[in-house]
Amino acid sequence: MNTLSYGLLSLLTKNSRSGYELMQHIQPFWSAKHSQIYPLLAQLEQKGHVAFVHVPQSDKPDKKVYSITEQGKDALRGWIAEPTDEPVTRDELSLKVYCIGLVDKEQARKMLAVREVYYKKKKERFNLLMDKIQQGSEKPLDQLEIGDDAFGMYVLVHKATMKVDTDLYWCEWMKEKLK
Amino acid sequence: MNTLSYGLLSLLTKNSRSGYELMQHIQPFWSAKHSQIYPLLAQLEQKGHVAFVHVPQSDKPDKKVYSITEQGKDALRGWIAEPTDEPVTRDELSLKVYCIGLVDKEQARKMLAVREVYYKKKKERFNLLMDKIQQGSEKPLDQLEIGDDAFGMYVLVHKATMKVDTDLYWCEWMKEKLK
DNA sequence: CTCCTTTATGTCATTATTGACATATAAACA
DNA sequence: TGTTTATATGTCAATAATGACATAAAGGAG
Repeated sequence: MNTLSYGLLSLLTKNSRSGYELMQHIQPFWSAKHSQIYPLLAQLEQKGHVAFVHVPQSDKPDKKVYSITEQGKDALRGWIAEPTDEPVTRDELSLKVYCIGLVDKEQARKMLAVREVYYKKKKERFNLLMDKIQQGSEKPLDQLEIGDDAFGMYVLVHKATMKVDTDLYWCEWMKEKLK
Repeated sequence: MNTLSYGLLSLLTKNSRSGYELMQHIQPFWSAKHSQIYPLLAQLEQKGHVAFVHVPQSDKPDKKVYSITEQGKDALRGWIAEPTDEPVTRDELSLKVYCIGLVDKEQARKMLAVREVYYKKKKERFNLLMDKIQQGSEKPLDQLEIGDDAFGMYVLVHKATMKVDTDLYWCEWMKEKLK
């Protein structure tokens, strides 16, 4: 079973969700398209790690809502105990920046400006996410502990916010360099 | 032509390198194995974007040293002008942290400790890289400008250093949370 | 003298991921 | 009324990336 499969199981420990919802919620932490997720859910279902029910909706198309089974939780615990793969990052921008001397300052500034907009939008999304976590929690977020349901999500969004702040700081620094 | 191919061309704008060296030098910014790089280099050679010479070595096995051609540089400039793909990050740890409540504090701490060691080693490597860039530069690094040969590498390693510092800061923060 | 590691290049099967195609419901908009 | 957007699920071909296999030269450790 691949990493994304375990990632889907991870999400399902908190809420039962449809494939579409899983796709939306896993995006910030593991980019994947629906064309990858639907087949994996079918696999997980065949193995008995998840189960689903058809949920009719009046305002939207019907959906299949998946839940994790006890067997799925066992598989998850086994996976967490195993050694963790190193993170993989692939950023086309870094390859372009490496040979940025090939183009003029103006083009370089534009390239960086596009990325800055991307980071700002991302930061905005993480801020909204953090608000949503706070709304669903009785405790103030900085008092959450490992046993609390929202703990994992909180510390991850905190990490993501720290990262995007660093990225934005670098953008500012680069603007100075390209003045 | 895929992004990695352009990445290889990017590296070759600064130095002529063998496939093995390219693999080592592109790693910090785009993870790729030799089994992906060698076929791409053959492709690039067929298209006339790079050329190579056999270089015999006495202390090590002989190698093929690739250089970028004028045609390759033109291709690179075209690629830089195109819209840049958004960065892709896949970190198995984040998926595990999401459902960290499934395991006890001790196991969680161990998992994070392994990652912290990874970040520290990475930071050490970037420090060495920065030293090496300084050694090859006449100017102090903070005075480098877009026209300077080492500029791209310098700003990238600076970004990477900022990122790994943020990651290490998060690890410290997590240690407090898991006390 | 043998084993291990690093350097060095390559192929190939498998897996992971994307992008295109396909279909359908419902709301919003013009 | 027709168009677009978001929701929702799915398949399949093509591409990207990895892991295993293969070979070889040179140096160092034991």
